[in-house]
Amino acid sequence: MENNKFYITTPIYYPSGNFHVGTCYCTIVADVIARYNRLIGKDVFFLTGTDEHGQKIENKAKDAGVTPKEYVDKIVANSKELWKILGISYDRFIRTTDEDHEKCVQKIMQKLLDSGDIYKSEYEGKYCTPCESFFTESQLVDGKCPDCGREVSLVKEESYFFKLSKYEDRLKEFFKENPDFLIPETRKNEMFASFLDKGLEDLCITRTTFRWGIEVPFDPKHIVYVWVDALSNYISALGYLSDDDSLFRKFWPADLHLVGKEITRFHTIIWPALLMALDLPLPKRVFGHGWLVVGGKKISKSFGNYKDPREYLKYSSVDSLRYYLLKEITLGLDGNFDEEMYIQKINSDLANDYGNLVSRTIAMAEKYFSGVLSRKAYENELNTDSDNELLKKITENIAEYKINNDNQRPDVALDKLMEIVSFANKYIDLNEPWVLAKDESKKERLAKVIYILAETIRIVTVMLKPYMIETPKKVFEQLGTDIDTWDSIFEFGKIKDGTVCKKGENVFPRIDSKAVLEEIKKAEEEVKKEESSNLEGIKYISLDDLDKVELKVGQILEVSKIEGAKKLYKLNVDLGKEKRQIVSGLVPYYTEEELLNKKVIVVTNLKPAVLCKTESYGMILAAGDKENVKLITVDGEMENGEGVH
RNA sequence: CGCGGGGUAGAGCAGCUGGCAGCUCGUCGGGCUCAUAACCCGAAGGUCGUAGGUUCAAGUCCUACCCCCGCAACCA
Repeated sequence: MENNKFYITTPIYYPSGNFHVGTCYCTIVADVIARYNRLIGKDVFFLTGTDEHGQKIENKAKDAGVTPKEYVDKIVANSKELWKILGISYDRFIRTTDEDHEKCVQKIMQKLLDSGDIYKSEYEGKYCTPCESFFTESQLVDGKCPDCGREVSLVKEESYFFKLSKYEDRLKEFFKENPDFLIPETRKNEMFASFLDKGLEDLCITRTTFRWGIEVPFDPKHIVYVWVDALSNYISALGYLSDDDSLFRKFWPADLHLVGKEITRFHTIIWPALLMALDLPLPKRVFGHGWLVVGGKKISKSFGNYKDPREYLKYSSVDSLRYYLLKEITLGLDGNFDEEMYIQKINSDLANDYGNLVSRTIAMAEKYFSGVLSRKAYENELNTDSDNELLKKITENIAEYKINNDNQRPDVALDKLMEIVSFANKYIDLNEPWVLAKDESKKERLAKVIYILAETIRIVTVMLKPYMIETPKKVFEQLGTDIDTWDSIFEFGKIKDGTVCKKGENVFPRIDSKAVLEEIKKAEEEVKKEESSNLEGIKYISLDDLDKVELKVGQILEVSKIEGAKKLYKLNVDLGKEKRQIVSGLVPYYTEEELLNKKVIVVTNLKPAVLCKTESYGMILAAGDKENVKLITVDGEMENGEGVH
C-alpha cells in the first residue's frame, strides 16, 4: 500500500515574468511521470506551483505600479492557462501566498524555534545597497557585488539562523546510505565537491530588508526568507501541521522531487536538513534535470528565443511538443530545442511512423472488411513467423518501456515504444495485405493481419498515454474500442470480435517544414524590428512616446578602455551643461583616437546601469548590426547639449 | 589554478558498474502501392578532442593538455 502511492513535485517557479519553454519542459516531464504512474495503477499526487515572495517580486511590482500580489496574480493566471493548454495534470497548484501555506510556514518556524534549531544572531554580511541583497564573502567578485560590481558595505543585521552545520554529518551519511537519492550521478559529485566537503555554515533564514513575505510569528519584523518559505511548499501543500493532514500522512515522503540542476543544492542539502530538524522522513529521490537550450542558445530575451510556448503550438500540437521534449532530450542533461529539428522529428516519428500506421491500418480494415475487426480470424489462423516476432517484440518492449520509465529515462522508454511502431510498419510489408486481398482463399489470413495491426496500435497507444493528451482519445475512437488500461496490454487480443473501426482525421498531419520555418523566420524578424529601436518604424509610436526619449548632442572628451572588458569603452561626454560618464561597446568598431572629439547623439534619460563594474549614465546612438556599426553624428556645427527632435 | 557542462558518422544525440562502436535524421541504391509524396530493404560514412598510462581488453578508469558552451561578467 505504501508502495502504491506516488508523490511527485516540480519546483515552484518564481513568477517574475511569464514562463518559457524551459519551465514548460520541467513541468511536462513531471506530468509525464505523473501520468505514467497513474497509468500503472499508482495513487498519484502531483504538485506544482509558484514561489511568490521576495525582493525581486516586490521590486518588479513597484516598477509596474501594482501591488506584489496583483503582479503575481496576473502571471499565475497566465501560467495556469498555459498548464491547461499543455495538459498538465497537477493535483494542486500551490502558491506561497496561499493562506494555508503561510500558516504552515509560521508553524514550521515555531517548531524549529522550539526544537532549538533556530537561533537569533547577527547576520554580518556584505550588502549591496542598490541591489538590496546580501552576499557571502565567497560570492563576492573582487570583493565587490557579483550582480552589479559596485562596492559592498559591511552590514550587521539581526536575523534568525538555522543550524545547518549540525546536520552535516547526518547528511553525509544519508548520501552514502542512499545512493539513489540524488541522480544523475554528476550532480552528486557536485554537491560533495562544492558544499558538503567544504563544510556547511548555518543558514540565515530571515530578512528584514524587505516586507513581501511571511512574517516570523515570534518576531514579526522579520520575514521568512526563501529557504523555509519555498522549500516547505512540498509539505504545506499536503496539509502538514494543519487540521487535516490526511494527504500528508498518505503521500509524504515525496517519491520524486524533479528540480533544475541549478537548485539541486537546496533540495539535497538544505531541504533534507530542514526535514531532519522537523523529524520528518526525507524524500526518496531528487532528480536534477538539465536545461533547455533553444536554437543552440541559452533561453534569454536578448537572444530572441524567449518565446511563449504557445507559439510552437500554432503549427504543431501539444502532443507533438510533449513527445519531442521527452524523446529527444536525455533527462538530466541539457537538451536542445530547435524548431527545425522539432518539425523534422515529429514529422518522421509521429506523422510518418505512428500516424501513418494508424491511418493505413484502419484504411485497410475499412477497404477490405468495412472496418470490422475479426478476433475469430486471429484465433482461427495459425501464427506465422512474422506474427510471432511482432508479438515477441511487443512483450519485450513493454517490459523495457516500464523499466526505463521507472528509472526516469522517458527517452529510452519512448524509443522502445517507437520500435514497436516501426516493427508494425515492417510487418505490413512482410505480409502484403494488398496481395492477400486479391486471393479469396486468403481472406481469413488477411483479417488476422489487420486484427494484429489494430491490436498492436491499441497497445502502443496505451503506452503513449502518459506522453500524450489528445491523440490516444482520437485513436481509440478510430479503433472503436475503449480498452485502454495498463493491464490490458499484457494479453494480446483484447479487441473484441466484431469491433468496428472508422477512419478519422490524420492524428499527426505532416507539417510543411519549409513553409512553417519561413513563417517563423518572418515572425522573428518582425519581433526583432519591433525590439530593435524605433529607427525601422514598423511599429508606430505616438509623438508622446518619442518625447519620452531625451536625446542630446554630445561630444566625446575622453576615451579609455575598461579593464577586463572586451567591447567596452568608458567615455566622458560633454553635454553642454554637464559631463557624463557613458559606457559603450564600441571597441570592435572604433579606435580611441577615432572617437575622440566626435559629436554624437546621446540618450540622456536612460536608466543608469553598471557594465563591467563601471557606471553608465546614458547611451550613444549608433546604426548597424554586429558586423558593422557606425555612430550617428551631426551634419555640421552644433552646440553640445542641444536637444534632438 | 574561480564553478560547472561538454567534445562519439554530414547534422542532432545515446552509450551505467571497461568486453567486437549504436540511435534518429540526412545521403546513395533498390522494393512496394494499403497509407499522411508516407512505408520496407540494402549501402556508404567514425583513428569515439589530443598525448600518455592502467588492463588480456578503454568513448568507458587514471594523468596532462587543447577546444567549445553556460554562470561568474559585457543588453548599451
